[in-house]
Amino acid sequence: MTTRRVTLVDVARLAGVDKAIVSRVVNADPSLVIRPDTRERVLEAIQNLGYRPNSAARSLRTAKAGTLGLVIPDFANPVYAEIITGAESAALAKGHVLVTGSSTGAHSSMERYLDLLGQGRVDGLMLASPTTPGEQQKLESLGLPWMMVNRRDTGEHHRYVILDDAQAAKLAVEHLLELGHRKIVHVAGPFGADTARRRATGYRQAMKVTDIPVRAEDIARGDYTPRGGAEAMAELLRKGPAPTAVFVANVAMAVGVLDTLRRARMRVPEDVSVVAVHDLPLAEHLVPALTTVRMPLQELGARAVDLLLGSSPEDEVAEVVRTAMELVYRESTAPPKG
Amino acid sequence: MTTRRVTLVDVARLAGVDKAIVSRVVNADPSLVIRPDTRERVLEAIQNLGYRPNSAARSLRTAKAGTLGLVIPDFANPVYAEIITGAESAALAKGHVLVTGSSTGAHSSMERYLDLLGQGRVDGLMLASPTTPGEQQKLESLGLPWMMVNRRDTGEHHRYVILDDAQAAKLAVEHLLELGHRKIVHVAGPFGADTARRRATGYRQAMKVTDIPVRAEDIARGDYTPRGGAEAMAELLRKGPAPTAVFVANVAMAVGVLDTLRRARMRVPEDVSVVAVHDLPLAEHLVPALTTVRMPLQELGARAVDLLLGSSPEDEVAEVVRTAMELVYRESTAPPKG
DNA sequence: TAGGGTCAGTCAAACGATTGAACGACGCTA
DNA sequence: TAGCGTCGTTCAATCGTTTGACTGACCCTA
Repeated sequence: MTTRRVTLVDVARLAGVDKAIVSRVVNADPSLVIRPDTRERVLEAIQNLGYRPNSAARSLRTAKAGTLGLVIPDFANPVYAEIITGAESAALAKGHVLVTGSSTGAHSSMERYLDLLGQGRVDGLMLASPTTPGEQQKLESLGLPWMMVNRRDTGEHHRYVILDDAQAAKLAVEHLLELGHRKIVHVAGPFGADTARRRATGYRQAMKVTDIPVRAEDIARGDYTPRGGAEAMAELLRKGPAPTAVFVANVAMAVGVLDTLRRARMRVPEDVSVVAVHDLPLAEHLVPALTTVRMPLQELGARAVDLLLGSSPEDEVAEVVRTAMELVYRESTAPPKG
Repeated sequence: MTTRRVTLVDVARLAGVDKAIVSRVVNADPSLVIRPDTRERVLEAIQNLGYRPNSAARSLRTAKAGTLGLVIPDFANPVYAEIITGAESAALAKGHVLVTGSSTGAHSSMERYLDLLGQGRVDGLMLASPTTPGEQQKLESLGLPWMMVNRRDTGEHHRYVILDDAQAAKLAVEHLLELGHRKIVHVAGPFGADTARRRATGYRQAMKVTDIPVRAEDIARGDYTPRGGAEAMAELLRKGPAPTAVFVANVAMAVGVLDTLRRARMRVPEDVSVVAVHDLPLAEHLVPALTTVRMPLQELGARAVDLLLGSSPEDEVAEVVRTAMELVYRESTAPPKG
């Protein structure tokens, strides 16, 4: 009952030619010289038998898998959803399939993932997950092209694509400054996150061009979650005089920041303005609708794919994607009172 | 400079044995009889050379890819994020890698995806995307085991896993009834969505056990997006006397429903209670925090994998996952006024 | 001491596609 | 009519593993 799968040989037999011909027809080999009627017969046979090339055999022979891997921390984080979408579409455009894995699940440590991928299953690996030195070493030992996405690597051989997070922070802070804010605090991301550090740097830089000093108590760290944001905001309120504006390192924390402000009976934007990084769909539907900095996350994913495919593993790659960054002005920011 | 990749033969040579031995050691072949010191030599050689089995060769020989495919409409939808997470972890637990593709991108129609996957790249395919009859036929012609996830298939050969959406609707409506609501309307999902129909059915059933009639104007359809929810809610307000409670078919539409109610100056939950399906992380951070019905989305994904691997392609599979469904009572529901 | 039974391995044929090299037929030219 | 080039096609090695069949050494037992 199980119809054996159709191979090149079957097609060749039906078309009355050698399988080499069929292979070259399938792959549109430019060196192939063939009579039109022969080609016709071959195509017909392919059609009739419903032949589909076996990718395992092809991969084995060509040592190319036609697949790229992408490891992210968590599917539930919409930031990565955007990156995946961009990467997938770029991969497909180049005839590759994208395998996306998350590294946080019970069964899916990075290392286990690397093992499962084994050799010859992917042609390259993109990592958007935090990576331990051990893992990075294992990664290098695979002999695969790899690329860090949205974070810089820690080794001495650099291969990464990131966004201009400092610039994003500047856009946000400058927006607040233009509105007339002077007392601007920052809810930063976790120390371990590369993006968080760059956004904090951008905040400091933007403040530096003004004459407004930034003191240690103007910055509080959260862990990029709503709860973390809520706690960081509470800390800021406790420590200093009430700010008139907050720059939040990501939207998830901004959600918590809004919670804390609501509890403290501070109105947004009348009493405090809030602006955050990443224009996720969610931002528009918060109350009040959140002013954000839109970042080219899809482009980031796409660029990672292009760089991965377009460079040899030894090349140094250190690119900053700068396209299409802009401030999206919504309801959570306004001029300060008085 | 390019170090050739390490194969079984290299390991065998270093260990001074035949490659067959190495293969059986690697795969823990139970029929293998081997001296402890030989095994030791082999393992050492593997270690020293950093051998990793080539999965293309392995797939070719065994006609198993060790990979499962999952096609979803959109990575940005958190409902699918949950399904992916569950599926991935189940797949990994069974030694498989999960390839997740979205079918909405510019380059990624279902058909193109199926072509790219070719033969021998995945051992089975799970579809959470809406599927046209043409696509379903193509799917069947692949000779791969497949499974519809969270939607029923349209062919005569059934293979699907779904959730008990009618029951979810009942839980929601019963919650409202218990609070004392009588005038309960429903913002339903799009007609084409199987889940939407089942939730609407559940709503009707739950209302039927009471003596409260459900009229046509008590139901409005949206497209599962915030905007769709906003418009559907506006329609309900226009058409009938103001309801005291709304059951919304998903959280995305609930976001829009809240917007519309806010614009209409109706307070939630004082004037109107709102409850929606799916306890996504977002629900907790809306204002007011949304009462929801938690659905076992991860289990759904995991079960899909188990069924896919544990059934032959000809089997009929029609399973409803019923675990762990519960009402999550937050701030958006309360007894009606007066 | 012939024969049988482990034990510990080796041999070699697949799996299906790719690809450089070889080959026969034909037409041309000298 | 020998020689050569071109056209259209076939040949066969190869990619790295898996796995059933086979073998040689050794020990026991009759």
